[in-house]
Amino acid sequence: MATLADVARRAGVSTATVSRIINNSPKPVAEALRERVLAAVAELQFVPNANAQQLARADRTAVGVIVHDVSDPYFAEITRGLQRVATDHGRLVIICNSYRDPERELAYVDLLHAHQTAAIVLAGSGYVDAPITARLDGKLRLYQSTGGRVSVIGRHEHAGDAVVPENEPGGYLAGDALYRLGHTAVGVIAGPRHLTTTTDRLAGLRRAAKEHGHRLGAKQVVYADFDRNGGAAAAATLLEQNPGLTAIAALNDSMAVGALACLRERGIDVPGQVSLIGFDDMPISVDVTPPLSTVRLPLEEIGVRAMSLALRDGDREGPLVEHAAAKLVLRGSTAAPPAR
Amino acid sequence: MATLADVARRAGVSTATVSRIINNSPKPVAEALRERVLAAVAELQFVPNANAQQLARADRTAVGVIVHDVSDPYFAEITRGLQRVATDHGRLVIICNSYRDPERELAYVDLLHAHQTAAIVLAGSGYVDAPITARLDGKLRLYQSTGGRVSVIGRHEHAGDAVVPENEPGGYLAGDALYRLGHTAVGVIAGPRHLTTTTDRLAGLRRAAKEHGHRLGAKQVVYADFDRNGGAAAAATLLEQNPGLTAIAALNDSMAVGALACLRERGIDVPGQVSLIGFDDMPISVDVTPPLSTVRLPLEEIGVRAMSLALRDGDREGPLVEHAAAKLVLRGSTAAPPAR
DNA sequence: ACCCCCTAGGTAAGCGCTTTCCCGGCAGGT
DNA sequence: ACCTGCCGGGAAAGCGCTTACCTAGGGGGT
Repeated sequence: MATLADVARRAGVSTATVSRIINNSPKPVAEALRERVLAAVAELQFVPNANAQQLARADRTAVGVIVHDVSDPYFAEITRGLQRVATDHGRLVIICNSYRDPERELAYVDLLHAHQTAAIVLAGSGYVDAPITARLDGKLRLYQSTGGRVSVIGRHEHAGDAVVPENEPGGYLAGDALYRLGHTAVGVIAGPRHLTTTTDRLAGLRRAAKEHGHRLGAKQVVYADFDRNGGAAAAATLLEQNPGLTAIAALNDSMAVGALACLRERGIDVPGQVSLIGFDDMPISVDVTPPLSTVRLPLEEIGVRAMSLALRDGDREGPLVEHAAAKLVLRGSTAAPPAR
Repeated sequence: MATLADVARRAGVSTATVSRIINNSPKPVAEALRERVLAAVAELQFVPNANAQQLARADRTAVGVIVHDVSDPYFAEITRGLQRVATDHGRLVIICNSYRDPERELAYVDLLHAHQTAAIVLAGSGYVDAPITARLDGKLRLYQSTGGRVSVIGRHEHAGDAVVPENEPGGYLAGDALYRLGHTAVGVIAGPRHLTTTTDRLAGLRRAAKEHGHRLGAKQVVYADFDRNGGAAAAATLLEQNPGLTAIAALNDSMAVGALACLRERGIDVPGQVSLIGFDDMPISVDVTPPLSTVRLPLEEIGVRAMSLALRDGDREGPLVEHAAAKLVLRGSTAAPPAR
């Protein structure tokens, strides 16, 4: 592998000169030399070693992103926003999938720290477990103390900036919509128990229930894993446990789509017999039949904002917290409960 | 930031010893010392600088992945496979989105090269433009000559290993299915012209047409961009340009879903009046109404294999090329053309 | 009791680059 | 003609780590 020194030797100059030229540093260099060096660079196909550069410069260029799973549409959309901003700033993005495993997330924070990334964006990280949260927070603070920037998507309970999606209000919106339509027997397909996304959205739903004079019993809430098949299975359980069920709220659209499939399979008309509402407003939600009513979260925008926070040259005027509003989107999967 | 030297000083040992301990090198170290050092590491919250480590060790750990767009379900699924294998091997993955822009792709190859990644996996890179392909190939070869491994998903026209999805045969499968059902007026929603994925799939379709005594005229092929809305627009154009159309083949499922929406909007029954077939078998394809007939490609598996190739400690017994078979999946969106 | 060898730990030379400092030479001012 | 000041370029000291090589003891063998 050609090194800077090789180029210097070839061009008959010092390494300092070569370095200045390839980084076009402010220091002026005679045109003739510059050309000779550039020629040598081309001949030797010199590609500077980024590790050495970073070490010598002590600067940080890449930014790390930790998400649950890029292939999940929810995170895919957030990631798209993150990437766009990073690219605009000329930053390399390192994406890490934690697969919702707190330990892996912890390990990735260390890894990104070790690799001297300029910033870490934590997407969808919100664990109910307090010790985990504390450990995560500790690592993030350490990272910050070495000059790294931290930006979190989700609850603001960590060091660093945050953009928080309004999960609780969103849950309320979904519940309120259902109760307003006249439903009284509603079931909930929740996400994984250990995620605050789940608990927050559920809390909103409970608040709506309470406000309308109802409550969500244990049998009315089934926990799943935020993906389609889990949603289908949960819908089946819900139907079984609650004979008079007229509405289902799924805590994300993937599960809602699964539920829809389950309902269709059993010949249950949506929304004629059972209403269904999702959460997130994934691109697919509009393409299923009936199109899914849901609570929209501006996912890509959330990504954009989170990365912007991570990249701001914040002279520490304290962490910034932004909110991303949830919005009710009524489509064809919700209606009044059947008369009887 | 605490450095190795700080830890050494704190523990009253040399940096060599600390290094040996934190890397638990084979060289034996007295238990007392080890503990003292580990204590110092903990107190100082020492996180080794990965750049310095890589520089000193001259080893390569991370692997780079260049895809068109992780948030596109097609690549999301491939990426999932890639990630899984990389993680199993304890490798950090750097994901780069080229957004189908060859120049960006070129730039990323340089970047990953500079960062001393152990391997580069190029997913979905296949450009029709020869100069581009040549430049890409040049860069990849250079990278390889410095010890990097290259694995490509797509046509095998580059240096390195490859897993090639059977795009042409897949296109044939789709076309053959339609013609066998008795369709004669079929329209095609193609992808971007500059991608070989498009040209290959289209070639398969043309071969099927020819074999059945038909041919695809210029008006029967509309180019779009591989995403939903492009598919919808293309379907509209197709309908307009071909009054007697009874079948549409979309070169991927996203566009097929868009086409489906367009058809529904115009009150055209699928498959009663127009049959529709997609490509890829995305997870959503089963959830639209009617469920989409398509040509399945084992995307996640392709990712798994590509990463396995990239990570094999290939003692250069020449590049390996694997094929991934396309398989016809008939669901509800295809039927015989309406009698008249 | 002596020698040898093995072992635990240290010394220091890099890895490939950046950047500070320094130096030689040239032009311009007096 | 001499001095000053400036400018292009080089020497070399790191950046934070790894590792080949070396050294000082201590234990065992005779």
